[in-house]
Amino acid sequence: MEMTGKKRKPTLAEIAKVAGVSLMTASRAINNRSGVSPEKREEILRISDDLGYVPNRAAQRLSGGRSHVVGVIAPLHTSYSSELVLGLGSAGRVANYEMLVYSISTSTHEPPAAVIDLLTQVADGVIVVLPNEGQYLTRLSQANLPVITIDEGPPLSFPKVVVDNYRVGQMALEHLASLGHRRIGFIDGDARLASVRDRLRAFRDHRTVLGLDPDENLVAQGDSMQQGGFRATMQLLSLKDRPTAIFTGNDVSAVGALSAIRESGLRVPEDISVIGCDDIPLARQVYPSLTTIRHPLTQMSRAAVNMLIAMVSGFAPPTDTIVFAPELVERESTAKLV
Amino acid sequence: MEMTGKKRKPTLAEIAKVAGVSLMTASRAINNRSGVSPEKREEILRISDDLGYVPNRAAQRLSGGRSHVVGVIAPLHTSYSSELVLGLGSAGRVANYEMLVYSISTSTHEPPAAVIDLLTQVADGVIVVLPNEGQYLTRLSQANLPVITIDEGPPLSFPKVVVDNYRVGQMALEHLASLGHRRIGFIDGDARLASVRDRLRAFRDHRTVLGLDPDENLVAQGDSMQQGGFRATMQLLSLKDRPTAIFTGNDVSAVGALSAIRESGLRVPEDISVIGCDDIPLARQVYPSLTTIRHPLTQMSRAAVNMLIAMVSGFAPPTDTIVFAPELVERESTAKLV
DNA sequence: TAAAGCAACGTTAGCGTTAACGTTATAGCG
DNA sequence: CGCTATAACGTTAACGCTAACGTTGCTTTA
Repeated sequence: MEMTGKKRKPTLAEIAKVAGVSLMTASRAINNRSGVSPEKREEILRISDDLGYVPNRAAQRLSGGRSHVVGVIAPLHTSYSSELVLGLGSAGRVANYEMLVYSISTSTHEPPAAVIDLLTQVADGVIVVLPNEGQYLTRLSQANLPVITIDEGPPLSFPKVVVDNYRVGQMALEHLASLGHRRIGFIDGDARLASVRDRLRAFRDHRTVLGLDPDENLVAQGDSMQQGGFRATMQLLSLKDRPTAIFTGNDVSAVGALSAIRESGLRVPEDISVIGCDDIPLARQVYPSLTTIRHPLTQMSRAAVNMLIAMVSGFAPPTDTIVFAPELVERESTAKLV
Repeated sequence: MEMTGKKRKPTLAEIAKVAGVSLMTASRAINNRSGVSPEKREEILRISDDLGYVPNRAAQRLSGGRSHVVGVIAPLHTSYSSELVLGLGSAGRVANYEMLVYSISTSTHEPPAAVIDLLTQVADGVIVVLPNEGQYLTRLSQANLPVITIDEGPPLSFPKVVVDNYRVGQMALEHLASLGHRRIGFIDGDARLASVRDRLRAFRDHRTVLGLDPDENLVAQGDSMQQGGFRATMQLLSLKDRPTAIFTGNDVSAVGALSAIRESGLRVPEDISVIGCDDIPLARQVYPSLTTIRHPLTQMSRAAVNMLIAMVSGFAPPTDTIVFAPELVERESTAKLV
């Protein structure tokens, strides 16, 4: 019912004229607002469909309406946030919202003011994925439109959707302990991220709770990337009394750990168990596939979108923070200590 | 000279009022058009700066002007295109254009019509990175705004920026041949991509030219991903007379090849040389680091942006296709045949 | 039965910007 | 000196849409 090779897109006025109604009646019908009789509404919708009508977002927004566009700011070079952005996209589409993404390239990069301005002009709201520090958050907060973040950011008090990262650490440790491991290594990530700090804190706390070896040499510094995981693992393996299991700050580091272990002539999970967290797609693809603590990314992005849309519609968010529980995914990289 | 905690952004009218000139004079001054005396222009610019004026893109576009936004459609889950998008971002920023990205998730996924419409409304032009088949390209071509692609797409005749992929295959093969290799394996990628087909063609052609072993068993099917590279390599290694070098369709496959070789108890490059292509960041990070055929991504994205901006400004593109030459990057994964 | 309520519409006035055209002053020329 | 070309402005009318308010006709209620 469209896709006739027409050049110019029809405007609302043309729809209205064809339907023999006023501009506003057409507007109301198309935006699903009250004040139109069911029959007229249906006819208007049919005509709009026939003519391939597409609302002009710029005009919508300009006249004070909603554009039905959500801006997303995310570091797209990590598959964790890529997954999240994908989820946001599909969640948004269900609610008749489209996502426009600005990609921040490195952990220190921040979007230029022009982008923020652009986003605040074209979008009804903004979702910031894995926010880092930066001027742009201030600018966003001044822009007078709803903003929420996924994962904790600098303390700027946007409503947020997060994972209970303390629980992530706890679950990983409990899993390994239940398999009989007593000497467990931890590979730390970028300490600027609250999530990373929480996991380390949980690791230390529950090491005590579970009666595991509290040796601080078992905590090695990674960088949340493959290379850092590799090096940190090498360091752990070089200990006189090396760990029988390793918990890494994220899956990417875990993959680095896998290759380090393999290169050291050891086997996973026979000689050493490895558990990651995040459950990015890569976790399933590597050999051996990774046991990991999954973040429910799909649900998180759905929650974020719904929360934002509610705010766009004028409702105050019910909670400032929505916390999601992580989930253990057992695969091949962990096994009982022999 | 801005960033005063103001809530509402000033409009052009306010600038004009403060400067004591008409709306149009302010518009002309700010858009760097003729018809304003140098002194007035300077004063208007100063005032606009003082007040933190930001043009309203929606209004600009609505009134038929340019929004200075470029839409990008790209599969962001591959680091190849991520890199490209990064490059587009910085190239655009230099020219005072900002990029807004729509991420396509899989090779079969295509952006919904609503996104295309949105992009065509907010953007002055669109760059499609690694275009796949799909309705959306048709819809884009009907939208009456400049579109260019990076890498070859379905034959829809958008102007494009490409790499000479035939030359890529040639260079890889010549490099390996110069190191003394005679039995060289090839790991094919997704045959729907023209680039992949070109490389295979070059492989076959130059195998003959260089007098190498033309055994067709040396061509194994991958999938442009790590797993496919792994499996294809395993297949090559299982040949009675296994290759002494492997050329993979991209770097990701090469990484899969590396682990396959390692797992087979062989060493790179002592036992087998591996050469990839693309030169994604990962290529430098793996061990051993990958010799590869680099695509000049930065230059390519710069060219794409410039080409698009020229088209936006009303110039026909000088050429339909800008071809970039690849470049050999020698690292650790290739060595002389002993 | 008259007043009031309400659903279903229509009209008007912008939103912030630029294209197109109109106006004014100044300079240049024979 | 009168005429015109030109630079430097100003005015007006859109662009496509929606909020706010009017209007109409019908139903409800005291």
